[in-house]
Amino acid sequence: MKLLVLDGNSILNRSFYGIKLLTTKNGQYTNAIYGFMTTFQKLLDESNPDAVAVAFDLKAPTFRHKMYDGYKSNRKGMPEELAQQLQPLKDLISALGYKIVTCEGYEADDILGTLAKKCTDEGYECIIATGDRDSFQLVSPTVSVRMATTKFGKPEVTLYDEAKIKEVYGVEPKQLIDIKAIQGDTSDCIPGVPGIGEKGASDLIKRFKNLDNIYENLETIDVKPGIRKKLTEGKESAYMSRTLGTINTEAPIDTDIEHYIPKEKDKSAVATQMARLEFFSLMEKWGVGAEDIGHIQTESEDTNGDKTLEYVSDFELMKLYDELEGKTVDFLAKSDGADITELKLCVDDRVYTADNFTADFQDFAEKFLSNGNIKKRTHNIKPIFAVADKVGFECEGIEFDTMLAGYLLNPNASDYVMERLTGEYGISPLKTDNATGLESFVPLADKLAKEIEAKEQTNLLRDIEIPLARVLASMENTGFAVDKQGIYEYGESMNDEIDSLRASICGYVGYDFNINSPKQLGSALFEKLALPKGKKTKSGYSTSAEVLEELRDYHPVINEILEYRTLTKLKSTYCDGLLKVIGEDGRIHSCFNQTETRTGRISSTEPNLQNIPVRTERGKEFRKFFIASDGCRLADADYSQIELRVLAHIANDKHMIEAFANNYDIHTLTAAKVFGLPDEMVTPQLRSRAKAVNFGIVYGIGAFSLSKDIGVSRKEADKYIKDYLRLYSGIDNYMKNVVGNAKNDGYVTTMFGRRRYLPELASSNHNMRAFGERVARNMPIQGSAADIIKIAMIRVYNRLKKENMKSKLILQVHDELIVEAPEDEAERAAKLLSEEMQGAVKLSVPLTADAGIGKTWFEAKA
DNA sequence: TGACTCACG
DNA sequence: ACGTACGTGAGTCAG
Repeated sequence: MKLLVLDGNSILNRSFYGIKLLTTKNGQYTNAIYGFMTTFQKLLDESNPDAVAVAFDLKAPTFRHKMYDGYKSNRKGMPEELAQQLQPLKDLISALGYKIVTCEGYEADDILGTLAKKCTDEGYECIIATGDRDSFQLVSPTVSVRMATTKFGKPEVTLYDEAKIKEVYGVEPKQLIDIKAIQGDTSDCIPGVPGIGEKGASDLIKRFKNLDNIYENLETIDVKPGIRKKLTEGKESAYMSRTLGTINTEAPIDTDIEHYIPKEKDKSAVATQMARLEFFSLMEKWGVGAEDIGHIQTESEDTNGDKTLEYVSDFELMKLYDELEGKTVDFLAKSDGADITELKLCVDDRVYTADNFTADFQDFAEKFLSNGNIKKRTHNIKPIFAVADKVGFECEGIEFDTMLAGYLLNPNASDYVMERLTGEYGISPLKTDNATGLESFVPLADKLAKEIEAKEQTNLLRDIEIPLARVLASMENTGFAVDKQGIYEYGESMNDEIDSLRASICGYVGYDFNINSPKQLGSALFEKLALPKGKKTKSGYSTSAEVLEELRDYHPVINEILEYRTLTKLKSTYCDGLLKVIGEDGRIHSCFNQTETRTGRISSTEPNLQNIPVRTERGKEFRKFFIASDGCRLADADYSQIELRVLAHIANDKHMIEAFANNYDIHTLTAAKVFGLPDEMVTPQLRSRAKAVNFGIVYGIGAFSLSKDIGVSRKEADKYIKDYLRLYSGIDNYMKNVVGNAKNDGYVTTMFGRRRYLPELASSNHNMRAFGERVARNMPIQGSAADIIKIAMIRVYNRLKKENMKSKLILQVHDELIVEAPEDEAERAAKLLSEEMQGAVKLSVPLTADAGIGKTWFEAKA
């Protein structure tokens, strides 16, 4: 018989501090539970016990309940983020069939000790798993301790048996009690002998075996007079400490080891609880799957899992097509990028599968997808729009997309693949021997549609995200033409310059080193050249541009390093990077991701075309290599101050609305008002400070950061902000309200109902909470602006199509749109572009977007 | 893989 | 007393 005893609190604690905070979409913290479970599993694998006990402390329940508040309920000495993980963990352990042991008036350690002793008495082996060293005193030939730690998020277990204890501490396990009796332990309130610490205590016990021996021979043993004196004065304290430090082995608990043999796990409960914690990767490891979730849903019994699907294998495609008219069809499709290669359909609870080998398949796929009278639901529509765009038909009637719906319901999730969504929403796949994925899809779509409806996001999904997917697909297909030769040559010219800079820098320093390595650069600057050190990072000195900027005057090498940095960065990211991704058609086809950002913006990858340089002269050059193809021009328009305009609108701020209505320069006006000057007295410097304040407000601002940004004292920055908020009192109000509401609701929304949940607001950590508050202030602004340009993109796309123009939308950069237009359409396209952008929504301030035309991106940017 | 740095809005 | 602006993606180094 072999018993594994876990010190629950200790392992939970270790996990909590060893793994970065994780939360579910509802804001339930899960990192400690996750860590505990992975550690637990490792322990089971390694020790293969016959019986298992999980011990927990039973502190007096000092919960300060505030039900429905969600943010309080705290236990003394335990951060809220950890406290709220305790009960779910216990539930999970029980559901897995393991016994939890607690004992009024005794600590977890005493439970470990009692069970270890019982095992010893019975001749059983006992393995203690804990994160504290206190239990080492229990180690014996049949009792071992496994120290559980969490490093880099991974559980690690170290075995401590008698030999290991001797090796590490040089004493027998029992003697550890006596060491501690002398040394004391502040965290456990054990005083020990004042004045003698770790080294002294260990040395005394190594030499004189135990406490009794020391005190019996106190006058004769060979120690320094000071130590003898301390020992004499601390005798009472030492013996008391020994009692305190000795683990009790007589706790009144169930010591019948047979009772700790694990019971059969309650699969349904385990699966449900893990799904609730969003531990999808753990489910498999603990032998449960989504299919076990069954009916223990929190909501009323709905259609989940109650449908029986009929699989139709003998059918004729074109006949099926006729039957689909007017129906709603759920489908999943596969494509090879050029064509649809497989379709799975579900209509009226009947499932049909067809692929490229089926007669008339392409014809069917095209007719099915292009018939708007067939309403369709699917998962991830963009690739289908892309195929339709390539092949040359319209894909119509798309009513619902579970991927986009999942994103709208919770933009914090890691991904929106079906497997994760079905897990998250507790969908049990229908029992079937003909699994196609469609069985999960149908109830998932039903469930998400309900949720979208309940959160009033139907319009956002149907009128913005789904149509946008079509636009993005077209943009990806079209791509952006580039001057490959130009990029290459520019890269070569940079190389020459980089080489001479490198030589010069290494000359200054005195030896060759890798300037790109922050570590090597740090030691060159701060050790070899002994320049004053600025900020530190976790792994050494910071060598950021900000720090180097400060050092400019100290050494001529600094300028060259900054120059070198800039050049190598530009070269590798934009020359080498872009050259790698130019297609055979001489164009760059970036990927636009619609479910990536937490604010609703789109992102661009492979390559990222949303961060092509523009702020510096050197960087800007790259925009000359982004060109219109032969016979074409680029039309480029960007919104002027869209975020501040959105803010003026949302906050309904009288002064800011008036400023935009009169088309004032908002930064100059802000400067004039905040600094109390007439407009004409506003210097460029004051305007730029006001601009920084305007930006800061949008980002959620702090006086410290503002002062750093514009180089004034913190006090002065603070005054700017105060004056600003006095001037724009509507904004002051908005900022207060939006945070208050977010704390109530747990989320913030944009003008169009996009949501972002903010579990950070419930954190007990000041910084986390402050972060949540800034996000609460920023997201509705950034997100609404994102909504607006998405609407504009759809309008531009549709209008170009309606007017039968050949021009194509090819890029979006958050507040900027680029259209590639045949020369004879260019003027029209530019006009259309700015019209559709300006008309995208009606705000209480005008929206303006000016368009420019040029042969390159550089030229076209107005 | 994470940390750092830096490109954009 | 604390640490410091929102949102991204990519290249590089080093463990």
